[in-house]
Amino acid sequence: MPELPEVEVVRAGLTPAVTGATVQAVTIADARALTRHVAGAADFERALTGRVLEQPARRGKFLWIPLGVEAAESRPRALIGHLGMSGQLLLRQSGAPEVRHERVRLDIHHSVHGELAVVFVDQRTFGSLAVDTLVPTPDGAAAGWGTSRAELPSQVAHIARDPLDAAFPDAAFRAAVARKDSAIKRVLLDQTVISGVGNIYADEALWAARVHPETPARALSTRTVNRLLAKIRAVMARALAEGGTSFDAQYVNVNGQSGYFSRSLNVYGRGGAPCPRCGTPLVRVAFTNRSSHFCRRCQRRLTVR
DNA sequence: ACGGCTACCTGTCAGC
DNA sequence: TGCTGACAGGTAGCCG
Repeated sequence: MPELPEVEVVRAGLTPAVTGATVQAVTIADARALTRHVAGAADFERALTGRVLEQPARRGKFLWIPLGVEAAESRPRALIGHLGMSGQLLLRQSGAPEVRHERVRLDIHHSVHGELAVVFVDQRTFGSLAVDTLVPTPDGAAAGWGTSRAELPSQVAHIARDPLDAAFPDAAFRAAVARKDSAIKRVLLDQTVISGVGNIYADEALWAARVHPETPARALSTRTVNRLLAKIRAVMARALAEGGTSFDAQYVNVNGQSGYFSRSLNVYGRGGAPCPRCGTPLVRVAFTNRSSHFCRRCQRRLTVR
């Protein structure tokens, strides 16, 4: 469940169940789910077993759960997760049967909720978990949603703040856009410029802001960039309120339930259908091994002045 | 710096 | 029915 709203649904769902819980056991069904943990599966299991989990945090599409401090460790650590294209984190009762594509399971004990299982499921195995050290945020502000601490996993250090983050630097984003010759859609998908935006929300926000996805970023006026940023926030906030986007059982919350935002999509996946604003048939064009959906009439391509 | 391509995987669907 | 190719929400890296 890739993009920011879907990941946030997971973070929020995990929070009450894992905050303050202790990891009782780690079961690795498929070590490919640990590619981000360079020290290997056995080390991953050792690093987590017996540890206390703190409140889950998120920046963009990355999730992390800080581990309670242990005296012997010089640096605080966290369990980090990225869901890739098809990852799910499910909360189950302890002892729940193994599910299809289950990769990793954490059996946890929570003082209020008792014995639970956090199950990482991932069909395509592009997602992964790891234990990583926390490093200070360069700007000194809280690292993301769900945390007041100004530290984030080292593997997330290169990821920009996301547009729902209170500390997202609007001015720096405008400046970065003004510097780039790349197509604006490519810039929106660049997680080092703005994080959390993926193919769906990029297409939706560009349509809402009436910006052609192939417009060179620096051709956009400041006013247009501001409008685009506002639309990104609006579309993500609405998706979040509807529990995220899902087209099938693949993209679900921690209870395995799907969100409803796919019913609200204006352009994504709707090539050939009429533009909801002007009725012109929407187009779908190939773009970096994926697709862009937009309206040729409402979204005019600009050139650099 | 940029665009294009590849790799990493499994599954579904349309067309023949 | 079975094969083939296109396509799917992500990230990272290489090359020209």
